[in-house]
Amino acid sequence: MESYLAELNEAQRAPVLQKDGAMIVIAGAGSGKTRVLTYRIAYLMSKGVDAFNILSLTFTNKAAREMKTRIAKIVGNSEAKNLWMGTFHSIFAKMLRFEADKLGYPSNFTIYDTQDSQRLISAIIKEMGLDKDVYKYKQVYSRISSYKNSLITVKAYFQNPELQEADAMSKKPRLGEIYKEYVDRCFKAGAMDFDDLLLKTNELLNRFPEVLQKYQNRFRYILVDEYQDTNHSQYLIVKALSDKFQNICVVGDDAQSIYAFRGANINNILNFQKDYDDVKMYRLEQNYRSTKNIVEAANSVIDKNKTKLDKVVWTANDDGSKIVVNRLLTDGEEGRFVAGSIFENRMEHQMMNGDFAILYRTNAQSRAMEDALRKKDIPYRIYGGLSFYQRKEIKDVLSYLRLLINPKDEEALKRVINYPARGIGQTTIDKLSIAANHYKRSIFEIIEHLDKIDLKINRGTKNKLENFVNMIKSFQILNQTEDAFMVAETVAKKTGLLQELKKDGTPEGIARIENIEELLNGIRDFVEGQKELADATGSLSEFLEDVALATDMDKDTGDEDRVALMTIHLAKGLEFPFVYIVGMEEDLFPSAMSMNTRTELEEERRLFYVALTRAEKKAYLTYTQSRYRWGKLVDAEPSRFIEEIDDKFLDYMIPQEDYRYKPLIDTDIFGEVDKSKFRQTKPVNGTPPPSHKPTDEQLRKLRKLRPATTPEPVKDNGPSIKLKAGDEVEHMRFGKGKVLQIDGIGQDKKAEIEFEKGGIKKLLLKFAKLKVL
DNA sequence: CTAACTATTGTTTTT
DNA sequence: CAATAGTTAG
Repeated sequence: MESYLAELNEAQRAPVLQKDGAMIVIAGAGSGKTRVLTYRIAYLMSKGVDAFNILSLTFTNKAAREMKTRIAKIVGNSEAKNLWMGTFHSIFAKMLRFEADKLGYPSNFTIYDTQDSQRLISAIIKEMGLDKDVYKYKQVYSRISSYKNSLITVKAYFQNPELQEADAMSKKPRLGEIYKEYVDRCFKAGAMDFDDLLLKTNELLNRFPEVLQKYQNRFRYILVDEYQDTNHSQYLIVKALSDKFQNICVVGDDAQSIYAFRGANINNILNFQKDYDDVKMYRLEQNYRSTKNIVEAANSVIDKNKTKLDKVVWTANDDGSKIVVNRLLTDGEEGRFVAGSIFENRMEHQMMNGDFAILYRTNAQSRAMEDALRKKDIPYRIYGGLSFYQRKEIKDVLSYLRLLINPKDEEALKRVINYPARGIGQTTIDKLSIAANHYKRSIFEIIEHLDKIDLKINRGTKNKLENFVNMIKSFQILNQTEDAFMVAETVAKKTGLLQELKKDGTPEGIARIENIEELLNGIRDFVEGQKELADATGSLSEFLEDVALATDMDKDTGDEDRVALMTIHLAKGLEFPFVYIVGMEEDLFPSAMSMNTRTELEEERRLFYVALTRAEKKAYLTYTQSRYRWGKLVDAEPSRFIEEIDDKFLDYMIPQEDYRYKPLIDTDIFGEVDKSKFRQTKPVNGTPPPSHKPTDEQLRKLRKLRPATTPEPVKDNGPSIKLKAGDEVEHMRFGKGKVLQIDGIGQDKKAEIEFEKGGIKKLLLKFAKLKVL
């Protein structure tokens, strides 16, 4: 016991040793907060706290598993097994299953994923006869989601004229109706969406004092990781559960709050001290992860934010190398550079593939990276994006499984009732759907009792429907005696799913079959793994719950040595010796959608902070001059975030002649580039290049000068003038001349021109006012 | 009712 | 450019 305390520094030890009471740990990036949480739990247990009385909410299930393993090493496996540890969603899903009947839900309720929810909303919008261009299902979904996360129920919505007005103002006066219908339909289907898992937990704890008491007594000690990313709904759950004993420890870093878009409220962490009596505050400010260069560069970035807690992250580590900045022509080049650089670094420093991460703002950026890595035979793994369980063929199998567990699950039913095609078309489904709404029953029940209602469905179709229901029922019977693997395998075969793909024969079809096989293997592993656990049986419903709430981080592939590719969001909490942050461009990072308000921009900046602080040894920032976006080559300019890092931490790989603001500053009005002002390509023997960075004032002016969007939508390639070598041109000042050569593309397109009087000049076409003769 | 075709529309970020 | 929603012919 004492031995591990020695592994902590003083700042870390203090919160570990405070057994009772409310406390907040402000933990800077890389300051060892997981270690603190782990040891704190171990310490509590060593002081006689029963594992059953500890609730630990983590950001991913993987983090929970890892912590559990580490705790098990200290206190022993049998003890650690009883800890309640996991994400908000998975912990409270568990709780809700147990208490479901109180809320009128079946304990085998389905968890709708985003796609299920959005499809349902789509259907509702259509049924209500609303204009789908006004009521965009994604917008409606996110609106409903944010209501739920703020605990605004349908009832509360209709009692709040302001909200209704706000929706009416955005031309969606009937949003409330959609909300109501959506909630009703979910309830009818015995389904909860992601937000419901939190909302219904609140409802449960509010409406049933005895339930609240039970869990308050159970969870005497509560720990919350990544507290800065909790939303209001989560905040209230934590508050309610910890209210009795007030043994609450929250850990987080306001500088790493990056989930406002899904309702996270940074005020939860900023105001924590007001929520409990006698809150102790601890700060972990020493960074053990990164070099001085990285830590200080990151500090200089986050300094630009106004909203933040007072905290100075520092490190005793070496200076390390500077952050490399490189500009590439296109996203393809960017990929090639990154892949090449990884290759070189791996050789030079004897690193593993797994020591490298490529981080990007949007999932769409992964493709260019993948292509380049594949060409160089560098193994990689993409995290996030379309997860395995969201692939069509996988969702199809899962939908059958869901349906047999919960026949009321309408989204699952609609998905598979006619796939593989069995002659049940849209018209039939519509009829069934209308009947289901009318009789307030599920479609499945309607089909079961087809003969009792006259639905103008012909005999043949009726037969097909009955066959379908009977097939599902046979699966249900099978599920009573067999394990999840056996059931799933039967489903894949008997439904004709596999056959459908086999007859397709294309490479994609074969890949899909392999995916289904992988799913089945996964189920088998799950069954075997779960059988060893005390509170699990390896049932199909447990598997489905796991799948619904699994993040891409959670599944550990028998980890081969691979370069990691992921969004910055997904990278939170991780660390890598070498980190490449790609796509450092305006409108991409910061995202074009996030530049409207200061708050949004600050969140983007925190995101950049998170990205930078993932790096242990060396960070690379890359951006392109033009990049393919929805199939078109679009001009790009460097992200303002590069500018925000103090130059002394940066090492530009490219001459700065074309650096974004340079042409504006160093080019005279006639477009002549002044070469004397070029920045040095590389600092000589480590001396930082002289800073020619424009002042903030200059930048602001420049940004104003720069049109917000492409001025000429047709030609997005910069200069309107089309020139080729050999053209005769006339320049305002230099007179007549002949084009020798054209260089660069887009904004940076230059022409080398031999003037009759002025000799050879290189002009930026963007500025040079040339007339073709 | 199915399958093949055409049109549209979208890129933040995730449990 | 992709994926998917919607349309149309058989």
